[in-house]
Amino acid sequence: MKVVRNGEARRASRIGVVRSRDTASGLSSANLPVDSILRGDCVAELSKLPARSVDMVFADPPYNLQLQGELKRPDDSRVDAVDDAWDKFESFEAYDAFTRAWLLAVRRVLKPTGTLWVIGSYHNIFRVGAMLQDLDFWILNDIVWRKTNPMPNFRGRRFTNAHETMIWAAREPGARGYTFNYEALKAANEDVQMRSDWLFPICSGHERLKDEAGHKVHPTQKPEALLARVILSASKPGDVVLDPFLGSGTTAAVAKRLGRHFVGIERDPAYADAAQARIDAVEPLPEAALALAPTAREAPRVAFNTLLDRGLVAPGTMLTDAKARVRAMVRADGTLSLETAPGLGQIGSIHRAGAIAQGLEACNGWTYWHIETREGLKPIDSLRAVMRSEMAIAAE
Amino acid sequence: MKVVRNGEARRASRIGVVRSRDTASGLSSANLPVDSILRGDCVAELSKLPARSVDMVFADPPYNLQLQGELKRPDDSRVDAVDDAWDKFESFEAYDAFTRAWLLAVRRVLKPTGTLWVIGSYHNIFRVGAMLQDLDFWILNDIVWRKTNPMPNFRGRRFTNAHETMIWAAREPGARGYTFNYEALKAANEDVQMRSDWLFPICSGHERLKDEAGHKVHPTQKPEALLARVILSASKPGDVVLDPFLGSGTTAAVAKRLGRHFVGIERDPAYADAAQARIDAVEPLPEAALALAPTAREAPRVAFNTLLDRGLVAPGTMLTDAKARVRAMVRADGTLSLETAPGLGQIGSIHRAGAIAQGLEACNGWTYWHIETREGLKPIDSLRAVMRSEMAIAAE
DNA sequence: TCATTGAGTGAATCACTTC
DNA sequence: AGAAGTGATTCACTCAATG
Repeated sequence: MKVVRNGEARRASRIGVVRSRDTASGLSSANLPVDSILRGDCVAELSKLPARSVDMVFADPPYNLQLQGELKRPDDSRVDAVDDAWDKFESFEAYDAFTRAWLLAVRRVLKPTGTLWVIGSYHNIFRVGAMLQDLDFWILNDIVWRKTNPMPNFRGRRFTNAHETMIWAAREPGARGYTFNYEALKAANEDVQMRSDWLFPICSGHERLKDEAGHKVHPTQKPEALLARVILSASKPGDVVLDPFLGSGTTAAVAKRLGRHFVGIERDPAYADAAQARIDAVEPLPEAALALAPTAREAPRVAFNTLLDRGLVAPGTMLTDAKARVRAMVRADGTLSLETAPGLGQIGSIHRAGAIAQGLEACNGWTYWHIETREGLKPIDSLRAVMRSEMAIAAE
Repeated sequence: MKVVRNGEARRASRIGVVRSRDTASGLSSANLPVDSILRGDCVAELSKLPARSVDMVFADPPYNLQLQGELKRPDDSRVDAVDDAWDKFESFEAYDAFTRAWLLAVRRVLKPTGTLWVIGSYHNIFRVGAMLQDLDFWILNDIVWRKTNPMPNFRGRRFTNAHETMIWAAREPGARGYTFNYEALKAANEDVQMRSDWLFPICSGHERLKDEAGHKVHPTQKPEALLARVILSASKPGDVVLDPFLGSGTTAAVAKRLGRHFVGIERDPAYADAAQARIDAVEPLPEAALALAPTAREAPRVAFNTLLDRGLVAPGTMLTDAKARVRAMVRADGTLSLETAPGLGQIGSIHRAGAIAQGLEACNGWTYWHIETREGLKPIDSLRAVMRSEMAIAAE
């Protein structure tokens, strides 16, 4: 494949300044060359980038396949396996050193809230996973990509190798605030939690990049649907997604389509050219198709006493549990006084009082306590909803 | 749990001399105490056994879960997690040293044609896999056990951890003559090759061993169906199957039922007693019955976002009700955004959105929402039918 | 006897903000 | 920085009790 255009010139016009949600906190992505492909070795290129500037990394490193000679199908045709120089390593030690180097470089550019995805097969994923742990990343999940159409095992000596493994990891143990769009994933999955096993076809047909001669441009091009789920799961619109082994550019193309910024690193000029052309052809989806639905977690906090301030609840009102057995009186300061045993006479927040009344450690008072209305007994959470809609109008 | 009988006395009467198919080749299993449980540390016990005498090893080592605090369900009940002393290690280094020791001990007793299975989760399997490679085992497959009924992620902070991983490895690179019952597996799998992803329920109900008080005897008892597929895949009747971490005895019980000899090693007397009682109750199947049971086909469950993943619906597409009055936009993550009142702007699954649009509690989005096609307005359920036929290949 | 309901549970690395 | 307070969060299946 030949280089058909001037990548440098094209790149310069495309580099933008990312509008990062973390700019205010000093984790600036301002010096990050977003929406461009960096041509060069991934460790060298990563070390030029600002620290703590990237929201999510997806990495598809060489698999170190260790094929022992060529493989033929039952009809004696040759299997076009991965035998490229970039997939060759002298030894496991060499592969480990390589893995360690790029993982450390990735950790430096990740924001503290950022997460890393790595995909691999049994040839390399165990080494990658162990190294992640050794380097003090924190594994959140391992995800299995089940292939609907894997290559069969031609010799009949093993099980059909029908899956690959991804590891999703936070920057360090105890990392807080990483992005996981739980509600969106659940809503998209028949309203049940998304599981750790995903089913997708391998990349083929029109999606598979081919050169003029009809040969595949890259031997291990990943399906866009797989990357779409990864990016939709663990990043927000406007985030920066980095791929240190860009290859044919799937990560960048999908990131662009989904309204994320991308940074791609690729050493091979032919791959980089193909990826750039592919990315240029991508049209981002309209914002309305991307915006995340507000979640209960992110809803503005409402203190119970603001309901009293607004006159939605009067001091002296009696609250009860759903079955109207347990009773508590609303005091002027927004605390409750239990009027029934257990806990008779005890005073505390709606949450503490609910916990005491049930003999539990914790309780969500908003859903436990009910109030008598014209339409019958309703959870005080319905008053909070009224409160929140009033706040929303006021904010406009 | 108390020791209820004299294990030593019972064992003596049960130890037999294995009729090994390799006796002629000098790989004698004659001094192997088969069909018995060896009580003690697995490395110590393994070192007493003759070298090159075992056909297959299945190992379920401690996972080193590193659980932090306690976890509660949304209903405030406590999750009974694995907190046993045997699962606690000082560090990754300590776990690696432990792994290295037992793997070396296993390699010594394996015949050159023998294979090893190890099961684990993301907490330990990467370390085990890397160590296998370091010790010059040769990985044949990694197998994913997909659980039909995993424990959910109660806090909604990760993907449901719905699988465990097994590694199947030969004793060394280039090992020849290992057992893989390819034809039987294929025949049992509707005449297509058995894949690397297997679907089984977790062990519960009557199969789960309970003590007198009704508590589970072992926290991590594996399902017999899983072991049956492993043993039927990679051993022959009359072979010796060894389990260095016997626990509740699943490996031995299944091996006995399937006409294999077993050697179990277990350090904990309570576990060993329970396993012995369980094994004693097993009746070997008649030889004619020692074939693989056909694998149950999974009814493919199709989530709406799989239609997007496969390109059958594009983000931004408008869906309507049957009369084209209510409209909703398909978003990139597979949720819908309502474009008409009531519910304008609200986002949810196809089911939630349909319910909101109609002012109902629930709704079957598959039949409510329609899409414009060349043949007119059709329910999105018709697309699901297309999807299901495509997936029939991939489903087990 | 059978259908329905409710409680229980499984290898789990399961918050975030404010004071 | 550490402690305290708020309040968000579950799927498939089994078994016992009830109707």
